[in-house]
Amino acid sequence: MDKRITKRQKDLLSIVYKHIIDTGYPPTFEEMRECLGVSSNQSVVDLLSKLEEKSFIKRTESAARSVAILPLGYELLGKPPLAPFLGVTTAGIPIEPIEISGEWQQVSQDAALLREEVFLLKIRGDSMINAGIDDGDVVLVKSEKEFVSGHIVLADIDGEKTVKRFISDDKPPYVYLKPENPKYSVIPATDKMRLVGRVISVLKDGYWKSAK
Amino acid sequence: MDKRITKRQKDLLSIVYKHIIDTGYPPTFEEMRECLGVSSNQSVVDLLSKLEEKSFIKRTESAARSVAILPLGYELLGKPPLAPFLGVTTAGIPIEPIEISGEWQQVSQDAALLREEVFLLKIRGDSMINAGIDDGDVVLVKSEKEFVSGHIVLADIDGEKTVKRFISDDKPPYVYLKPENPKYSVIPATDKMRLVGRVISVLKDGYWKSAK
DNA sequence: GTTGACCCAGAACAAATAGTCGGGTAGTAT
DNA sequence: ATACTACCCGACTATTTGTTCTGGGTCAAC
Repeated sequence: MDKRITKRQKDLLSIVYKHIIDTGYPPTFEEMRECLGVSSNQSVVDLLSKLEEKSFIKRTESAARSVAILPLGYELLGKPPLAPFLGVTTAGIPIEPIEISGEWQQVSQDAALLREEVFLLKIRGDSMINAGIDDGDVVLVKSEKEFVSGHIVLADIDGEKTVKRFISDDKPPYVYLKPENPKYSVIPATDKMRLVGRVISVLKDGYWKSAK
Repeated sequence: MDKRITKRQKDLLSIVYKHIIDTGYPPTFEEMRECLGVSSNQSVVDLLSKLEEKSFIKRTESAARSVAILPLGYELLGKPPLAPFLGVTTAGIPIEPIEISGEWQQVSQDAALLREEVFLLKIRGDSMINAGIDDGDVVLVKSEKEFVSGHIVLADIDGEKTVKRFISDDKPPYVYLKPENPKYSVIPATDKMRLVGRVISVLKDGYWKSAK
């Protein structure tokens, strides 16, 4: 199948993107027809079919305003993919911010959260201030299986959760967690230590007030 | 008006949120009715009215799938506000991630972007590694008028953009920008320096791959 | 008790919306 | 020439979807 896209198809994709940006939901056939400047919605049908065929968008048959832009579509537009922001989760389990101490203890939370692919944690304490994570910040954690030395991780030590920098090098203690604050000392790896995920985003205190 | 929300109302708000997460667009009345587990869509009408009345959501009359979650709604749910990322902010100008150097120079971008309330920047350089901002990370910047000493800010120095920590204290040079890397020295404030906004979120390299 | 807010049942209606049918034009490749 | 693709026109239909109506039940506040 020809994966190339024509100017008109790209026009429509931009129209859909802009509508989502402006209103928060996709346009109807009629709205797309209007923006395209044509008088028949057959054109819209044709163009949408092509776009879907080429995996730029995805639609649900007979459903109003059901066009969703796929990753390939964002790539084509050269825009930041909105979908990841909208859907960093996989399952439908709601993501709840939970409190976590900077001194690696006292998290009264069920483990269900930790099965999520991505979830939020509110940080308490000052053990990571030199890594730009301050008291009150919220971190977005992504579950991982493999870890790279130097990454900020969420660890579980005998049931207690903590956020630290993960280090693995050729000098003792070889594998350990490093608080980013000279006040605290490193935590060597033990058999009770388990790495849960990686911090992929730090939402500064004040983030939540940022919208309006 | 009573701003409190009932359990059922919050249920519905969660249902709407989840639907957007899963599909990319809001649910219909029928879908919401189904998820609520009731047999009449009058319930949906009632609950939506209350939610809109209290500014948790916004709808467009007679338009299918037109429920949009407002910032207050995200706050209630304890979820990251999708709105800023989507750009529902003010104008319809798309938010483009732009490259910005850590050595405060060379940004060929129009100033239009800087009028956005919230936008994304990709960081180049190592001048802020001690603040947890590494080469390749993307920061979310919110336009601000007032700045607090210690905040990470986006500054414009004679047309060149840079991200640094803003410091204002009682010792010379009193007001300056501080790179979070001992390799670099501070930048005293001049009349050519302008503070644009505050970094409210740091998306680590790898964030974009986190979804799917 | 009475009231009112909140929530639900069941049905009918009206508007919005997606999809269809039968064409037409222009360009391009075979 | 012929065939093919991309795009468009105009009118129509079928379905989805939002809205309205009448009524009932529960629970807490007054």
